[in-house]
Amino acid sequence: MRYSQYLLPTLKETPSDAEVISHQLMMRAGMIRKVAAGVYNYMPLGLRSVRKMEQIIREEMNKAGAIECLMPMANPAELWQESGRWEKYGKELLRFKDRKETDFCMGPTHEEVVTDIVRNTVNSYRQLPLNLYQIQTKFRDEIRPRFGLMRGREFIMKDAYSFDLNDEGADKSYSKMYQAYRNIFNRCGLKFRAVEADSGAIGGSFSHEFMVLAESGEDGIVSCDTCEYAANVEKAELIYRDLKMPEATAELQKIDTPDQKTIEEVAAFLKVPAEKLVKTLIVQTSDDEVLAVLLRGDRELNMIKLNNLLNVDWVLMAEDAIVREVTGAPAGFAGPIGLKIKVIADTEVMGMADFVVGGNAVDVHYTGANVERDFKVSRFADLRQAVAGDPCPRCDGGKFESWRGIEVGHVFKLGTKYSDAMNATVLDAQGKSIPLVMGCYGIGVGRTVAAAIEQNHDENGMMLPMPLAPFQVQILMLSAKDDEVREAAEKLYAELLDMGIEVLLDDRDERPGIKFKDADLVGIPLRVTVGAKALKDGNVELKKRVDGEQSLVPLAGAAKKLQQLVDAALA
RNA sequence: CGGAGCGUAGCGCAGCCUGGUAGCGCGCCUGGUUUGGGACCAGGAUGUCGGAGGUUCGAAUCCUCUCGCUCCGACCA
Repeated sequence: MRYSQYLLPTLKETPSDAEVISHQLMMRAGMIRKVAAGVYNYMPLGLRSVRKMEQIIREEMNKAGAIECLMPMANPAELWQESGRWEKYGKELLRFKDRKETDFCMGPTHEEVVTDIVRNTVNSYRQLPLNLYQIQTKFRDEIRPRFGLMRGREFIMKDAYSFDLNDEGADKSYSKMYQAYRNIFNRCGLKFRAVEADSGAIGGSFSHEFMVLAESGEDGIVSCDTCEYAANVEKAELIYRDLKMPEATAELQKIDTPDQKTIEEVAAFLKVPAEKLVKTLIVQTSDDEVLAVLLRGDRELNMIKLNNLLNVDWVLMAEDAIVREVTGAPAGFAGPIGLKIKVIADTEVMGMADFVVGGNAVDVHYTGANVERDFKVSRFADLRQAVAGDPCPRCDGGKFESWRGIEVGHVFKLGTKYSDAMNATVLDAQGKSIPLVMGCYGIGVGRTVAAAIEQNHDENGMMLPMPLAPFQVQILMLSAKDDEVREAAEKLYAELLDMGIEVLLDDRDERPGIKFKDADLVGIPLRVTVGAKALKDGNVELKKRVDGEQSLVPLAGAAKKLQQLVDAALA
């Protein structure tokens, strides 16, 4: 492709509404342009990367035995009413009517449609297993779209749905997809973790999220440094091997702690580490219950774990008025001793003795507090947020490392939720009608490209890995007016095209500085500079975008050398 | 939906408080000089000041309504 004839509108300045790097760079490199909130044009350059991502997905899905199809964006309400989601999905489902006033929605996901296909076409267990996938534009009317392609309302997604006769089959389908996903993200050259996820409202027995590691990730995750275990911090299990309740050795003592409210203040005031404190959080639930939660002073409460434990819709920190009512003191002095409400504690607290707690009165704390002797705990449970260094629950000796991650894929075992609701059954070998066991598997295509940029960039621009890069090689024709330079660049360009290499020739009549800056911004992995200097000796300059490694190569052998480098980067 | 903020040239912004000729930088066009990391000189084009209504002799500026967008909270590929 010739730059002079291409549409590659780069921006010198960062658009003011782009918050994250990938969004900024995709805008600046002319990959995307916004049309409406959370709705983007894929510009020629951006589309090239998106298509590459899709192709990798397609190849790996096909290899795993999935079959591509394409379902409509416009879904009739009828199917959604059948599954019950027309009512349940809420405002995120973009609804509209056709000219006959029939209700439709833009598909945010396609369980209903695919289930409808299968129930109409699959009747026998002999036709199983079946895995149908598509790469489609989805629409979810998110309340707050942001971060460019990272969280758009309209976005391209690969979604796959597996159908099996029974659980064992479904598990097999699931693990095939799990492996296919690993292959996909590996091929993209991304650092990622497959984490155990909360299967949430959709239910089902297990679920993994595929997270690309990046500083700017929205999710906190932990992974074991020795085994395969990885999980969202919200879900990461904690384990206490050989936990015993130690003997109390200290007397319970009431002490004055004037104006010392936070854990840091109290710890500093008493000259003890925060680990020797136990904090008491007063929470209220959707069932109108108020209870106290105990955690070691330096730990964070994991609301999701608490939520699941209590089995309620939501849990919140109690309002000030409630705190005063149950503890008799303003926030900052709550403690378990003498509380009338139910007290639950993080398991870790069980292993603590002689600790500091709030005194339920202004400017008062207790030291030397102990469970059982001084107060009762109705229940111990894993309630705290996992952090780096925590021991792995699945292996011996492994420790957690912590990361930020961007969720780019999700695999779910669905069970029979949709097949039951929509009556998708087959006859088994005994002629009995049984509901299909389903799984669903999504990958955010644009999001993965954005995540790849988050993970691969520097201050000058993008550094997309070869498999996702819009072009493989860029030639900078440094002076379009110099005949020798032009001819040499043209020759190399033609050779590379012949070899089937994806090459962008910057033949614009621009100053070198502009070409260099744009090249860095777009970040095509291999850059060849054809300039008068090196050409005098018959050479061109080769520079790798990732590490900045430069070398002079003879013009004559440049094409071959480039081909080797491209091949190596794709292997 | 709750809270905060912004809509002025393609992009980034000033002007608004205190009403009176719409401005700056970048980009764009023309000519010239330049040509290895976002050049310089000279000339030029570009705006329903988001929209509607109101106040006023006069509104980008004040008032009301409206639409769009961005940011902070609960959802998610």
